[in-house]
Amino acid sequence: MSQKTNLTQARTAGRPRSFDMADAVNRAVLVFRERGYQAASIDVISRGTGLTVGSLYKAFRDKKDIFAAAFARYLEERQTTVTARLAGVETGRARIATLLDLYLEAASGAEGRRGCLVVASLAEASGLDATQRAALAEAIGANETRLCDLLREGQSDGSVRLDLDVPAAADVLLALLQGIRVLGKLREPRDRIGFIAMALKTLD
Amino acid sequence: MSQKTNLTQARTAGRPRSFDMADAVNRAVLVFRERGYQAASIDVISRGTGLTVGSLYKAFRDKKDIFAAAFARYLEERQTTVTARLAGVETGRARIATLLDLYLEAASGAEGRRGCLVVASLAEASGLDATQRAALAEAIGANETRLCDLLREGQSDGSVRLDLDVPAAADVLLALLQGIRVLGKLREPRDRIGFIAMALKTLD
DNA sequence: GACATTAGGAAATGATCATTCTATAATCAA
DNA sequence: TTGATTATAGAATGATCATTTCCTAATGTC
Repeated sequence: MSQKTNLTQARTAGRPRSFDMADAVNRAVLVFRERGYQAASIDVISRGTGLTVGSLYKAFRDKKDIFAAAFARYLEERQTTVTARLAGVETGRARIATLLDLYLEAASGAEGRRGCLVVASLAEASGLDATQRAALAEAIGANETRLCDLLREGQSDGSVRLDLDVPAAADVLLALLQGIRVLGKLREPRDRIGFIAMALKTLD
Repeated sequence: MSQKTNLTQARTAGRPRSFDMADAVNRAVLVFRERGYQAASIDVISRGTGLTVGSLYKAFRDKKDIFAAAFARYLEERQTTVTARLAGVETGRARIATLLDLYLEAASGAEGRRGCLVVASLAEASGLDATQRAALAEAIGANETRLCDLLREGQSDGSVRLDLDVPAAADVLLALLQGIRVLGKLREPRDRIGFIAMALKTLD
């Protein structure tokens, strides 16, 4: 009986946190999205999250640990958004169109200028360590897999031609999605409708 | 006769440079391509170029000035490469295929991991100043213009359908090219032939 | 209410940052 | 040869970097 099992989540010992951990990570995501890993100094993260430097180092092992949490949170959030958006959409083709639209929207305005954490990490990949690169590679792999799935789904429902080279198409779409986000850092996506129509021609 | 006009280039007054300026800038390009602007410290640039910190500051006003020179050199080099590669190619469509191939090649292996200076700059656009962002915007605009030109050329020679939405197609291709380069930072482009074939379907 | 435990916050630490300074070296003009 | 001029090289400089330390505050337990 000397061991206490942790029923819910927070075993209380010592002074409780005065901030919400999830909120802090969400704010850190914004900082890293805008500046990437290396250019986001602890001081900037401290201001961005509202936590003092001391609190940051109580809550996380080091800067890499903050980044890892932010990265995971970003993927999770993105997954949720994508799932929600694709929910009501019927065909594989329409789902891919929706995905393109989602990216174009995310690449617009302030959100676009803030940027995508995956793209930011990719760009400074040489400066990241093996663990960070592995997480990044996994995220991109998952993205590619999803595209393949959607394409095959389209083949099943007849919205994508059956003899399409699925891996090649997924590769093109993947590059396109990342490209949309890079460009969004500097300029506004132009004609969304026209863009999507053009991109979807690869599926014919 | 107190004024001497400068026939070739180097007016000699004082100790001459012991290094070649063009070489130094070329080497700086490699450093910035790999690390971007902010993460390339003067110390790293010094090692990368082989110049001492003192010599760097004699040759350039400041770090921004080194970057500006490297950026201009990169564009110039790229322009040369593209022009050379497109030289013997007949149709507009074939030229776009060549351009795609060129980017896929540049995104491969060590060259791919080293990355594209335009993409690196785009990714950290928020950290750049107005001058740097303007240069970047101009480079991207030029890229887009070239794509439009190639597409219209294709329409003239019959290799691209006449009712194609040229700006939309150029936008898609632009995003695709940038996407190819971002992904090249981390992973090898897969099937080049298949990729190009797929991308060219947008022109039909 | 004292103790153990953890959080908060600010100041200290030592490394690295961009930039400048200082001393020396190499060239041209007189 | 002397002077003017510019380059080289490495040592300051002061800011900022990630991280640690130290002290105080807040909680649960006994």
